[in-house]
Amino acid sequence: MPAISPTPAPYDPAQAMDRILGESLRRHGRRLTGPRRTVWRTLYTANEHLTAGQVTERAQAADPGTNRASVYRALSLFAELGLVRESHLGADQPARWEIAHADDQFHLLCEECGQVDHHAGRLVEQVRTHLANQHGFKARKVELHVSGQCTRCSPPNPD
Amino acid sequence: MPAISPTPAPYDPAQAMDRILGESLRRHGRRLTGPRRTVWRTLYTANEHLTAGQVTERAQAADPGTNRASVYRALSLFAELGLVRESHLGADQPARWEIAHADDQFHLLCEECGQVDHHAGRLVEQVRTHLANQHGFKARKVELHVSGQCTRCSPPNPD
DNA sequence: GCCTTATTGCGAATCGTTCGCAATAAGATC
DNA sequence: GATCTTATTGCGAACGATTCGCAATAAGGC
Repeated sequence: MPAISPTPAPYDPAQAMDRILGESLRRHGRRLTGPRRTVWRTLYTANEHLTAGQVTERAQAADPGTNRASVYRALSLFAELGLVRESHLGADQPARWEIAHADDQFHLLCEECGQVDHHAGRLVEQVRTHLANQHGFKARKVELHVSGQCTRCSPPNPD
Repeated sequence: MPAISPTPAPYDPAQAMDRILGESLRRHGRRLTGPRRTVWRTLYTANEHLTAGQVTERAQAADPGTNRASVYRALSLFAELGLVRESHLGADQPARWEIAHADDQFHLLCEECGQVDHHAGRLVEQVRTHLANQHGFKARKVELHVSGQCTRCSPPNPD
């Protein structure tokens, strides 16, 4: 005797976010644990490139017990599962992490405001083709890192 | 009363190599020292990307006294003077150094044989233009890092 | 040859990241 | 829901690349 529709289940984005992680983990025989969920939520809601340190900080704000090593482990596991992407921008800068968006590897770092943008680009595809045709180089990973001034920071009119 | 042409001075590439360094240093009010010369020669004759560690090793082979810290200092000074270029390839890999060739930032890392090639490319120029025109992003430094299989390692005929 | 001060060599310090290992807890099984 | 297996955690120590502080040394202008 089950009650009639116990919960109408309105769409809950937080739950959806967790489900993505949970399913991916389960599919690979891994376990959904507290720290992993915390790291995942952190990155998911951050919606920008974060260093492992930043992820740790924020994760700890949400759940004080969160351990640095576990954050690193979670991040590299997620990367392995294709859930997140690691990228290395500047020379001295630590790695940055973001939710994998399946398209680009195309990073624009503004040297003024520090903002990191990315573009899904034909550009990357062009590079790939060019290399294959002109140089016989079979590109697996194409990383395009550009630093300079973003639109906001570069003066449109020399005033 | 100078002797008549004491040394006819045949072209000596080693000497030329040193002169490049010496002049650049002097021009910037810096001194030409033993360690600097050793590092410079190491990189100059290596003719490939070396990590700071490799430079140190080889420099020490040539001159056992060479100190790690001095190698690092020399390298970053040279980079500042535009004599060498630092580049960061893989995630976990340390920085690589090479003599600056004034053109490209275009690196092809073969995942099979580890070889690093670079191409002076219109490609980089294209990227720059594209960004400026399409995205209003004023690119200062464009780094294009590609990993995959080089011509030699990728089987042309599936055999 | 002397003097000024840039540069070295040394070891210790830093920073990001990883590791070893005992303690813990997911999730499969009854 | 109790039990069992073993993936995962948390901790601190280890790591590798790079930098730093500082007294000792040596370039290069005079």
